[in-house]
Amino acid sequence: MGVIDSGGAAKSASGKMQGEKPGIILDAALELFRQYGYRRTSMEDIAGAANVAKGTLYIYFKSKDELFEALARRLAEQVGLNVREVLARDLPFEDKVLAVLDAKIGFAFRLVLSSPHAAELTAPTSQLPDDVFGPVDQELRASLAGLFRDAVKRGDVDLKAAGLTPEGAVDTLLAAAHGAEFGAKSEDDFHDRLTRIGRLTLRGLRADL
Amino acid sequence: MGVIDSGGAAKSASGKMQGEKPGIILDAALELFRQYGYRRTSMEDIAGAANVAKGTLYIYFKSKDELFEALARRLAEQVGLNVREVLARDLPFEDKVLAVLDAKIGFAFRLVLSSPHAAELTAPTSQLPDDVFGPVDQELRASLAGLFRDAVKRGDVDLKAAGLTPEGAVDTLLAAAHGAEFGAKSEDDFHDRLTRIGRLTLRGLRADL
Amino acid sequence: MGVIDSGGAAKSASGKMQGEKPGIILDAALELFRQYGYRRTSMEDIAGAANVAKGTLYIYFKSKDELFEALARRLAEQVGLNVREVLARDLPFEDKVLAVLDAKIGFAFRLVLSSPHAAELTAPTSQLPDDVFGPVDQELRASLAGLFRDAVKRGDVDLKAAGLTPEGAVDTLLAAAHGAEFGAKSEDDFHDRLTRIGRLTLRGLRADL
Amino acid sequence: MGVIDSGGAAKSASGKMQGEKPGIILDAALELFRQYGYRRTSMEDIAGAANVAKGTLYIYFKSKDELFEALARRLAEQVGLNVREVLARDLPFEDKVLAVLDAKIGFAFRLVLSSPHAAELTAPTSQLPDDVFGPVDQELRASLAGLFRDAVKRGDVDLKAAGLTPEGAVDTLLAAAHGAEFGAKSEDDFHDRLTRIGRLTLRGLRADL
DNA sequence: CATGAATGAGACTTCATTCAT
DNA sequence: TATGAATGAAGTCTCATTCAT
Repeated sequence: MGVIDSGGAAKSASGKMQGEKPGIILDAALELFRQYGYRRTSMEDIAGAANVAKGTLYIYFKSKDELFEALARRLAEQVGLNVREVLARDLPFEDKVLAVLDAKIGFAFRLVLSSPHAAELTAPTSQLPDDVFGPVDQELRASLAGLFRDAVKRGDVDLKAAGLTPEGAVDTLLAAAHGAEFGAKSEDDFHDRLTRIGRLTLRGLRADL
Repeated sequence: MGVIDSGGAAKSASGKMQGEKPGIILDAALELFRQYGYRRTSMEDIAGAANVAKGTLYIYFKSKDELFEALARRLAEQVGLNVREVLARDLPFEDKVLAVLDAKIGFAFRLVLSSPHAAELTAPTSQLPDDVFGPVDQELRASLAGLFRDAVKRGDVDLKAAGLTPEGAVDTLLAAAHGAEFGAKSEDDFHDRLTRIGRLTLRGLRADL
Repeated sequence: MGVIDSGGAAKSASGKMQGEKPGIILDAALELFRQYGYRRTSMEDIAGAANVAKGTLYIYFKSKDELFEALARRLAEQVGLNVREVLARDLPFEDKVLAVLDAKIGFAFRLVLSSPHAAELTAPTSQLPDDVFGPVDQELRASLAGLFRDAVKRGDVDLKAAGLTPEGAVDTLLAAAHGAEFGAKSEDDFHDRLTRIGRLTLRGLRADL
Repeated sequence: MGVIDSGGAAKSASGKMQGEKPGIILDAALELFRQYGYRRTSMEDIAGAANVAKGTLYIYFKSKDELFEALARRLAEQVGLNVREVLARDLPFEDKVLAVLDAKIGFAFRLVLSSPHAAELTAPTSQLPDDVFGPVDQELRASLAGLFRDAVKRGDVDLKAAGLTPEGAVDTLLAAAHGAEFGAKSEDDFHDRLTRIGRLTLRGLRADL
């Protein structure tokens, strides 16, 4: 039912598994947050959807905000895995860059941003601590910068003409790519935008023009 | 105090002015929403900041959500004025496009998006009615498309090479430009990003490469 | 529009008449109280229906409760007039008694009790001062007792057999008659009940049985 | 403290008893409603009187109106029990009829109608759903009609002379009896009226006159 | 670990009443 | 007199969190 499952822990004969409760709770929470938004989803709702008592939520998560943070953390982990998997693939430069963008931004879009309550879910209370998405982001940026460096060496890309360092190019590309989320009506719509933005940006960096 | 004043109605000697209350209230609300977010700002807080009684808020706005909508509507109006003003200026193509982007996205950034609670402020309850920002957006897109058509005629821009229509180019450009908001730490940071994204995108559309 | 008009003060050429405002306000209030009940009718509503400003209500009535009391007082006056008019008619005993009951209880029913909010209108805040309906009631009771005395003299009625004084008979008759209000679905229904109750009660007092 | 206790569940040593809370709350509410009326009694007041927190009220009753309805429903149940108990007794016709009237109307009077705020308590917001008192009322009417039929068979009562069916007689009797509530100053006063009205009405139906 | 009844601060909203114009 | 903007006490209801079992 959810966009993504909780990780597929094997179940014992009794159907229960020590330690799977938090995952079940987070699955239920994500589902409800996507449907009703953060504010309109009560702890009671989450408990109900996860088939546990309200008090149980507080055994695993100190507060509603912390539950949300755990959700974000899990998402960040999944994004990290995705990105690493794509980077390991053998793909042409442009395809790989686009695939990486999709692995990060597209994944997040499908899980969270496609919800009508995306805005609220980006961070219900002020900002999420940087250590949630920061590490994944740094890793991603470093990898993309490496791809750009290789492309420059190969002569496919000319950053000098655009007056950018590899890191600057990555930063600009990522920022632009994030713009794909705005006003995307569906996943396909989002994907089209992301591709167009990525292509157009990369085109501005091409050496062969 | 606010990022922008409420319209600058001249005050009479008594310090009162017919019809200025809603503006004062919205100013106070914007200030607080930016500081504490929508949820954490109570109607009581707004009333206090606007130096009126709680009940007074309900004379001008039916509910908290409607107050927020009025705020958004006022912002949209201001954006519309800004954009029109920029379009009327005599500027080179690229400068004008960048100026238009700044007039829209930059203005919104300064007023709302630079807040740590930007996400929540985009739309506290699900989505704002399309009629708030829709008209301004349409107008903006049509104007930009016109600029692109002129540039194509002059031979400055080659959309065919990028496989885009003027509207498609505008859509992609705007989407990419919106990405500047992500992770911008300051207004200058934001402006840099916006410029870099705009330049790089336009570079991908140049005919002279 | 109302069940009863405010007294039919002649209007001057300008359509206004000094001193008619209170009547207009009470008319509007009665109409609204009947429709929405006392609590659900705000002073604002009354002012609007009477085409005056809210503040104007407080010129004529100190408070909402006092406005209600004035309404009750006016109704009591009208009931008094009605009853006196019926008493002055030349009618057979039973017909006259029934007519008197209708003049009092029926009149009130049409004005107030037929409303779905009758319960609330009987006295929105605790009890109305006795001096509102008390005098009318005393007058009515005295008159009815007189009618009974005459009937006893004529030999039409035998109170001794029922063990009642004229006043006791009147009291019982009036109490029973008030029961007609309970669960009456329409004015006709109410009138039928009132008649049946009156007839049956009087039948129990007849000398000729 | 209350006019009637909540059902008298035995308390365990700890003073707690599963499921007794709603009863305690209703007891407290009835007490306050009788003293101050529905409007003037706040949920906070009820909570205080029941020694629970405000939120607890909402665990058992969705809203203030629903709490009131539950109160009415409980009263209706008690009336039903009372009436059935009286009907089961072996009593002469007139005594039984009077006892039934007292079991219904008298009981309600003692619980609610004797309050100075009785009017408001009959139904704070428009009308209570018919299914609250309707069933009890139907049962009562059917039983009384049966009593009348038996009395007619025995020759004690002559409905034909009064032009009434058993149901019509019951309807008229009940309506008249309800009139006893009006202006009753005390329970004794009320009881006297009820008896006089009942006697007089039944007298009008006697066959032996 | 698990439960869910209980809590109570806090939010939004209404509206009778006042008062400067 | 008349107005209606402004007030603020009071009310209903929600819900994150706690804790005895």
